[in-house]
Amino acid sequence: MVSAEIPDPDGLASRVVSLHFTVIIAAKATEAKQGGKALSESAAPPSKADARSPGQDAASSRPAVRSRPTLRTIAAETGLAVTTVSRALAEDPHIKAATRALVRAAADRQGYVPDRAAQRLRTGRTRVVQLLLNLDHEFLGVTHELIGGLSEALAGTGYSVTIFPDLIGEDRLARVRRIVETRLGDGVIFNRTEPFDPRVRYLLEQGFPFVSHGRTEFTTPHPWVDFDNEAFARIAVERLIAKGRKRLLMILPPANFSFAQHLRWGAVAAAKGAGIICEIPEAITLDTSERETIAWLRHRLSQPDRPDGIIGVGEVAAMAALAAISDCGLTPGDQIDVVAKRASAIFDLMRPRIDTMVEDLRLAGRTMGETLLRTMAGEDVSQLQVLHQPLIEF
Amino acid sequence: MVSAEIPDPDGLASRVVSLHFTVIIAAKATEAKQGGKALSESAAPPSKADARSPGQDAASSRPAVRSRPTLRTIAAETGLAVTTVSRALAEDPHIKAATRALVRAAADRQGYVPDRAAQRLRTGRTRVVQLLLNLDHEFLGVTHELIGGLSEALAGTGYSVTIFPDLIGEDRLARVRRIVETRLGDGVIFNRTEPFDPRVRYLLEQGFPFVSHGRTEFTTPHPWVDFDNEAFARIAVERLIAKGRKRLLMILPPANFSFAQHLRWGAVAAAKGAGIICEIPEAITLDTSERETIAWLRHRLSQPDRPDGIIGVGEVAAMAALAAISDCGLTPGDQIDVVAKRASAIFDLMRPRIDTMVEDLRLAGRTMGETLLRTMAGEDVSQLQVLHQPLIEF
DNA sequence: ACGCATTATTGAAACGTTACAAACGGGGCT
DNA sequence: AGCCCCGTTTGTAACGTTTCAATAATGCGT
Repeated sequence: MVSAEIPDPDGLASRVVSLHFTVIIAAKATEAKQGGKALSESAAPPSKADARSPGQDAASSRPAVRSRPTLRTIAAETGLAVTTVSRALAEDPHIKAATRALVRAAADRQGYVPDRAAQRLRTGRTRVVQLLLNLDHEFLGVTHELIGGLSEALAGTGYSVTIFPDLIGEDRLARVRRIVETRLGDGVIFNRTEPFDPRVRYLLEQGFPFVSHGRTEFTTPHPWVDFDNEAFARIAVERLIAKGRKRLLMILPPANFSFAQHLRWGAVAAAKGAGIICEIPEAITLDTSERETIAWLRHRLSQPDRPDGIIGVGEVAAMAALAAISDCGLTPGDQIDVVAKRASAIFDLMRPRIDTMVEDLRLAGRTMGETLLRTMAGEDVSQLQVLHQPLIEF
Repeated sequence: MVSAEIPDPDGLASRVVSLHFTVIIAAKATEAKQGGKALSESAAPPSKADARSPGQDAASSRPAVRSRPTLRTIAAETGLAVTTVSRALAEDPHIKAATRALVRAAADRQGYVPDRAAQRLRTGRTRVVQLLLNLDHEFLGVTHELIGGLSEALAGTGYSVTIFPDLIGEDRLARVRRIVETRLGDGVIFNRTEPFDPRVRYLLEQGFPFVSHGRTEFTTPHPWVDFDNEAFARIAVERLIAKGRKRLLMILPPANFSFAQHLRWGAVAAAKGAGIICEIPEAITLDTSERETIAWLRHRLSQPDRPDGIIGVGEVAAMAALAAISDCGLTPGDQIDVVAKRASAIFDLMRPRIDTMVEDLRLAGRTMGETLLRTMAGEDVSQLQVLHQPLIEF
């Protein structure tokens, strides 16, 4: 067991990391000594402009980062002032078009890329979007799809996505506050929103750009992207009723999340309208472990008044239901039916096939990214809220 | 359809983002005007030290970020020089212990957090780990688990994880080069490593810290974390043989990835040793769409010389196999068996249950993070390579 | 030619931090 | 007493950018 300590200037508790090795393979110990010679196909020759500090690669433990082109090197090459170069690259109309072109050419030739740290220090803007992610509970593809969509929306804008772990048991507001107070990003995106989510309230107060995945019940409008879980639940109930099912069952997310409410409303309303009931167990939620969920369902399905229709809110729930159904010797489509919400192609791989509705999380991620960009651009999006409808597949 | 444009000073192609709304709900338009009054439970009172720029919140479109405590404010409060404060907070032994304590106290009182941008500008270190992620192909939990493990390893170290999208069809080396050249991070982590991965070669040349998920065949050692796919394949073959299976089938990842080779070696060697064959189709890989894979498998399973044992390299492959088996009227455990590699709890939810081995991707992520930290700390980890063994569950 | 209003460019300062070299004070030694 | 040296502390400069105010260059009318 080896350990390494990393300095922690943030004032957070430092900790010692340790490696548990299963096997260590020692490869042939060829000395890996190479000069800092960059591959020649790289960017462009550093130009004859007088780059300072020609070489100091000997002592420095950090690799000799071949001094990057900067505004100054461009200024030197073009004979202009640094200020002019800066403004030219920003396409400032105060700068003559010809000059702008000249500067741009020089910048391209040198392979100039602005230094993020310097920009950030000067302007206070980070060009970072913080994505709060629950790293414990989300299952299957949601993280992947959310990030994928977000990245799509941000591609080419200069913004990058940073993952901000949102562990359970932690104060979720504190996480957001840290981002705002220490300016860790220009905007925040998070999910698992609550009806009176303190994060939303705080971010609104601070005027800090954000988009939540899920609505709140604040009267103050704020940007959000949500899936119409109420519609999903309603349609699912109707579908099961159409199949002649009368005793429905649905497992909800933990009650503190907004979408748990929506699901409940949708299902209860639809069931009541048809004069049947939709059972919603208290003891168990979507965050309950698979093992427990299956055990509970097995028990429930072996009772005389067992449900004959199950609404799977998400893939794991649906699969758990199918497993329990199978374990009880029942057959979906025969004595019981399952309608599920899906976010990936996983049910294409499941047998028997069941009715599903799609929640396109990649689209959600993309929309959140786009909405956040607009919010950060200063657009008034307090009225801008996007509700995605379930895509019905039966 | 609405559109917004974001300035793009990076010189990358700018693009217009567009929003496709499914439904727009207009919430009640309560004016969301609040003062920048921060919640009082926040960090700490800003101290009586002379913070410059008392207020300029009127005109600025950006929210009035209540001027943060800085080294200077601490210096003012303690009557020390900025330099001293800086070194004291860095626990520099040149600074008297009493002074250090004094400074630390003042820093805590003011709620000081060092400005990342300034540190970064000055030191050239970003405190960011770039995680290259293929956002198209990875399936199910791998992204999630990898990020989760990585975050665990980095928690409390001051490093944060930034997602660097690694889209298919793009020049993967170019992505890494961009990170290094524009210093987007202090280290890189990536997966889907190739036997002679140009990224590894480049990063070694540059002396840039990285850890790859997967080995290479370079003679120069470099840090990597890998799963022993060869062992997995061997054990899977042996398991199927033990069940009396004689005609095995395994679908490989695209041939250019290292782990495709390892899987092949392991399976072929084990099969040859037992005098049977392990079929590896050319036409189809793990990156083939589920639909196509199932179709192919259905076709294959309906031929007279059909395989009687399938090795599922990953959850999707195994589920596709199970689906095809079911579609062909076969029963796992009866005429055919499946052994799969799993990375999530998903097979606990599958019926019938099959034999699986676990590739702990969260552990992989964690180990990669820890290894990267050590690499960045300057430790010579050129010899440090971690091979995780499959956890056998049968 | 002159002044005046634009237009185009520039210098200096600043963002918050760290690195370097220099200064300070005091004690121990000769 | 004088000297040197060590343990502490400090001033200055720099990282690369943007912004403000000020300057230089042009055009125009009179």
